[in-house]
Amino acid sequence: MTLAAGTVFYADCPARAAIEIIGDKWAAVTLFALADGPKRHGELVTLIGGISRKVLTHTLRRLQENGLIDRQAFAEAPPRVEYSLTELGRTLDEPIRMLTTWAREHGEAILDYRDTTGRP
Amino acid sequence: MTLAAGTVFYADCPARAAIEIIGDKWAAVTLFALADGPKRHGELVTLIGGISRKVLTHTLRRLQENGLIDRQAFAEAPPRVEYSLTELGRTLDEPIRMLTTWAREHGEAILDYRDTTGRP
DNA sequence: CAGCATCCTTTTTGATACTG
DNA sequence: CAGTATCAAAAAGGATGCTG
Repeated sequence: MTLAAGTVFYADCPARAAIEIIGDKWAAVTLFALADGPKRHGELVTLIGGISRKVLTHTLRRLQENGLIDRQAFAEAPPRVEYSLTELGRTLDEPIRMLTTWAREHGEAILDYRDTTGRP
Repeated sequence: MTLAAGTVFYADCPARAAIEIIGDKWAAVTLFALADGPKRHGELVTLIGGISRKVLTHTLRRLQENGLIDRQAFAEAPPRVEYSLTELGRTLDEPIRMLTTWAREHGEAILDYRDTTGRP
């Protein structure tokens, strides 16, 4: 791809790379749920609420593929699988906390804005 | 929806609310492109790179509906439309910068991890 | 219990051509 | 130039039943 001189190419914006990782509907919530310690699969389904088992499995796998969480399966019957944050996954705590703070501080302003403009 | 006592319900995690706003494939990049001043539609297409006009229009509209950007159309021929961050939109600068920093610091570790595990 | 296989619906993204 | 309309493709989300 070629761009004229003086142009800037943002498509590889690092923020976007981050969002591709935590931008899944449930990725950030899952990381958040794991922040205070390892959890089992079914536990996460309950804690998170509203997520199907299949989608949780998919979300966990993507996080695992990116090295953000560990998966430990115990050879028991019935099966037991525990997920936990890796060191790398822990580095996302701060950015996610920042998003949380932002949403807490400005979420209402956005809802208000939608109200005044008649948005759903 | 009912949850047993002692359970936690994360589905309304604020971080997720934030991600629903900037989690579009192009939303963060667009905000980033507007951070240093108003831009025209075609300008954004060039600056961002890789986005189609239609998708940019859609992205801009969503940001506008949430009160994050302003749209100013000038009654000229040919048409001129300028987009700029609102005050509210500017409050996202910091969270987005944090994601950018995170990606710069840890993006490589993720790629390395994928390599060692044979992921694409 | 955890995961997979199916099947289905919705959402997103995109290419292209047309309009004021 | 900016935006819309249309069509198409892909990805994401989800419901359900089966299996070790």
